[in-house]
Amino acid sequence: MTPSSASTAQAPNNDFYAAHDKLYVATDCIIFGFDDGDLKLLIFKRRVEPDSGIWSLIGSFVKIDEDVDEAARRVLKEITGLEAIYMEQSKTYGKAERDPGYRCISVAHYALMRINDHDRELTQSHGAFWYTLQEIPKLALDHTEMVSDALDKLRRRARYQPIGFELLPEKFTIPQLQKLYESIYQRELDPRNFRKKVLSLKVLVKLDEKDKSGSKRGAYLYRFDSEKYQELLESGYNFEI
Amino acid sequence: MTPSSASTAQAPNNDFYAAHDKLYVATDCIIFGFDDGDLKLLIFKRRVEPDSGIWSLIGSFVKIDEDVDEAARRVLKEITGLEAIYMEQSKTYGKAERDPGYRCISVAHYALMRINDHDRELTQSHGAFWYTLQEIPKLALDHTEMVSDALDKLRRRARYQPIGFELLPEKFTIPQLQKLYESIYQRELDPRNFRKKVLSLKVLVKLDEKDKSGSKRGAYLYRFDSEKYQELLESGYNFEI
DNA sequence: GATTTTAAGCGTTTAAAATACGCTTTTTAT
DNA sequence: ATAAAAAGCGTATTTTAAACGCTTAAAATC
Repeated sequence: MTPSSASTAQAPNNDFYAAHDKLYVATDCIIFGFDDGDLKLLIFKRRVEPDSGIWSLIGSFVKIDEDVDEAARRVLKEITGLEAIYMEQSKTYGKAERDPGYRCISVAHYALMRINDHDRELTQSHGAFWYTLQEIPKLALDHTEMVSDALDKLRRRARYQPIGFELLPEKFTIPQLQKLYESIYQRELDPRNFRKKVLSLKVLVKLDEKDKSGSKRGAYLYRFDSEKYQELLESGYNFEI
Repeated sequence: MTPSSASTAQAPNNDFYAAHDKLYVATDCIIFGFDDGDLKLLIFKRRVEPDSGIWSLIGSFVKIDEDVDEAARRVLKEITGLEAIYMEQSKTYGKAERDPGYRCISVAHYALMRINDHDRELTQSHGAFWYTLQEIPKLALDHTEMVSDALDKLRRRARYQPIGFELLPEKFTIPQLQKLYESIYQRELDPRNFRKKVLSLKVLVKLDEKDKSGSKRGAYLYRFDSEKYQELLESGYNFEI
């Protein structure tokens, strides 16, 4: 039997295809980026038959001698060209009927990246596009649920771990950081209180440069100081934005 | 090839055993209970060879036509006799070398139950014992890591969802509830502030009975009102203990 | 070149929540 | 009778969050 028309991952080629005869393990990646003041998701439109035109997350089967998280990193590298990306396991999807083609469980991971870092030609060659959260079309299989779950986890984690910085360039302004959190939580924040809160954590280092792209006046650039953050953690502080 | 000496789950019998030839999917359960003022974990000492004497979590392979969470529920029922238990997916363990016997990934779930509800004969017949967190011996494979991860998740979730009540009997006193939270967070709480906080949530119903087991004076029994809790959630309130 | 506009940046006030802790009550043990 | 111990109620203090006023810098407009 051939893979289902809705399936998006490739079956390992060291084995025959067989529906409900063998249990496959795959990984799917929910790739978040931030650009232009918006949180975005990288999704793929298949350009070849079967399934041409179907939007989905990118994924792959886990190889027989490969760690599951290694498989997720392999997928990320294949698609973005990047290796050092923040990645976190999200959830495992194991309904027997979730993929009509195979019996396949998928270990979803979400990743955070700086959109400008990645290899645009590479992603384009895979038929990949960045979509804002509001624009995301209906996705294949249970991928819509995967995105929604990953977003929940991202939101929760962003509250107690400074993962937001993984989505911004090295140098960023406070207003940019605020825009990021606003797009993660989908609600507006008071700029004065946000600034106060984020500076009170003492994990940002103010630079002597300004970024003029966002306003006439320009805003000071900062960088995240992970050493200070480590000290803060070790002293028992509970980071929270 | 036969299963590794360290493996604790049973291979599906509709297939041959083969090391690193086939990727198996299993589930392991981290079963928490609360009794005697202490949070406890249900673990198993194998009584038969191979692996006799090895402590581990209980688990099973996922059947070819079975949802992964269904497999976890099956395991829970087999071991405790209980079906309606709170269960949550914890994390998936997918290192290629995590089990020397098979290539096997495991989707861990944690469960919360009332120790007195379960079938003691059944658990004993499986060689199961309840251990407090401090007493837990070294466990097979990566099971120690599984317990530690599950405990982290339980702690986080207990902060914003009232899952603590899953561990207490229907009727409980405020001091009992406090003891529970103290044993989850492993730190002491002020009884006066705890009472104030928990009552301010308005999700407890005071009963006309007292429990005299904990003190001379006795303490009023309460029950958790899940309808009130639902209302609270729907009104946008963010439950937090 | 003065004026308007806009976001950046700094500050204060008010409200709410968390923490610390005093005191009375009820009951058993001495 | 009295001491002991947990239950239960209350208040004061500190900390944190939310609301909002005002100045500053620099480009755009008149």
